[in-house]
Amino acid sequence: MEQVLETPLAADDNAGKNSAKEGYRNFLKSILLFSGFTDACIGKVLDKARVKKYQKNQSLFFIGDKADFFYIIVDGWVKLFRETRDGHESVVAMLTNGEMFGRSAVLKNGSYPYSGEVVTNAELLIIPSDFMLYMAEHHTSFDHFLSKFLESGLSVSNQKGLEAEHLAKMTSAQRVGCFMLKMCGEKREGSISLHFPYEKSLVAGRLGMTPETFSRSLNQLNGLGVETNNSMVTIHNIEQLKINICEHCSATRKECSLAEDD
Amino acid sequence: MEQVLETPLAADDNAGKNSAKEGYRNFLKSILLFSGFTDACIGKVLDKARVKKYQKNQSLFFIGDKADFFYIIVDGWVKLFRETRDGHESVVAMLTNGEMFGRSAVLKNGSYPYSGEVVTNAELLIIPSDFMLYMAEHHTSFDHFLSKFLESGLSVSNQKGLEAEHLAKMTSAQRVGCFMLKMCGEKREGSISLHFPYEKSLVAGRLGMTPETFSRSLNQLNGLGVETNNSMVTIHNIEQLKINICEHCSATRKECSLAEDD
DNA sequence: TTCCTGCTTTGATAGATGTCAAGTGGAGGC
DNA sequence: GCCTCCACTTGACATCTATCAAAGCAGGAA
Repeated sequence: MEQVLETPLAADDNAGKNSAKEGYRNFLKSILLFSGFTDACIGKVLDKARVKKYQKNQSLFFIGDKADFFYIIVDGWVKLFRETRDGHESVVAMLTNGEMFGRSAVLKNGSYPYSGEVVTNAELLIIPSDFMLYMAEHHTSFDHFLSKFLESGLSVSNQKGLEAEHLAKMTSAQRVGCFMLKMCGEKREGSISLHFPYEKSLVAGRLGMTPETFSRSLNQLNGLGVETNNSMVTIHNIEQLKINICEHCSATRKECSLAEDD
Repeated sequence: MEQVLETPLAADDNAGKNSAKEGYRNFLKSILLFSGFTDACIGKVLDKARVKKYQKNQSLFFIGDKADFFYIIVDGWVKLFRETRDGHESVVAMLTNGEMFGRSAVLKNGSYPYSGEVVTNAELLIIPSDFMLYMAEHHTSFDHFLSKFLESGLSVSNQKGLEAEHLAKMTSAQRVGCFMLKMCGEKREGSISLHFPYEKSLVAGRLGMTPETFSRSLNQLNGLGVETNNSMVTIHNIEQLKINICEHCSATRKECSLAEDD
């Protein structure tokens, strides 16, 4: 069950591994948290980190477990979730390439405040808690690691606040629309076709609604020029959708690329 | 409008101020974030900090403002909130004695992700952003300031996640019940009488519902042995209420003193 | 191809919540 | 003591959403 492919990145003179290591070096540099690290520092990280491959639906850890690792997603999707005592699941986050989780690993006796599970085949870079502590302790020589770590954490916290607002003030259809607009990425006008990145029932859970309500929300969005076929979505007029959705939200430009104002 | 009483804490040889300063020294030491500071470090903080008195309903800052200060509440209640484009207010947090906000002040070019307003007469200790940066830069000599700051931030982030869960999975009456149980503090069984700490409409807003729904929720809670008279609440059987509320929540003992499990 | 399984959609229904409107009651001002 | 204002409560109603049940549909296995 917990059987995974594990690739140690520590320097041994195996050519294949070294070229892989080079790839992960570039990957790490593409992550804001490590972007300013010297080559030496990146090297130290890679010496301590491991890359693991996981299979769809594999469990990573359970809520309350000692936070032994900090995770960075190289490829795939990860679900962070909690379960209420009466048996309902609440999805804390759905994360993908370049995103991070398990921040409590930077604390001395941290434990995960959610359970983690891979929802597609995935490749994760994991950094042991004690090395996170080491970087924290020497945060100046690690390009102010803690400060940047803190900054990313504040941003996440802020996003969670926005999510709570959405749950409180927006209808299901509006939340689905907002989700779709985020899927659009850079494209901010005209029409676009794209696919849900994972199962609809997961999207529903992530947005705090049942699959049935999600399905009905899709129908409602037809009225705003959103067409759906299986996992494919076509938005005929992004701007029009944006006008109808974003007016119910408080996000500023900084917080949500959809917001027009400053 | 912005007229406030401001008390500089910097050392000048005024006896009255020195004794006040002594009081704030003890206050700071009671805050986990500063609890391990040496007297010299506390002194440095107090040299840079100011204490301001605010009147009910006075505004502190607006969302998007440059985060010039980090705030610690000495006395009173503060509301953090955002406004959606269609004119609804969402209450991000209600904070009181010993609690902190404006964490973005520790970032180099941080801005507040919410507006802040005092909802009772209040006394706040404010620390300038540049001194927060100074402590961050010298975090080892300041008893690992950044690490502890980060830890408190992670905890807040986690709480926000729980709030989102409550909005998604609990009814209004359940959220009100949860709020009341938190008001009970240490007392965890038997009966108790207490007062809402601020206006009911604010409680409603904080819990993501309208005042009308809040009012009706109070009626529903009658069925669970909760009596309400104006601002006074009597819970006849705390344990019974807990059983009925907490089963819908995923909080662990660490996250919520109400939770019984580990 | 055909079957099978699991996700998704649709329908019916009950309960929850926001909105608008009207009424109630308490605290403070005169 | 009376009045006014404001918060709160209550009522009526429309809408939204979860739940349960059943049907539809797509992709994989045989």
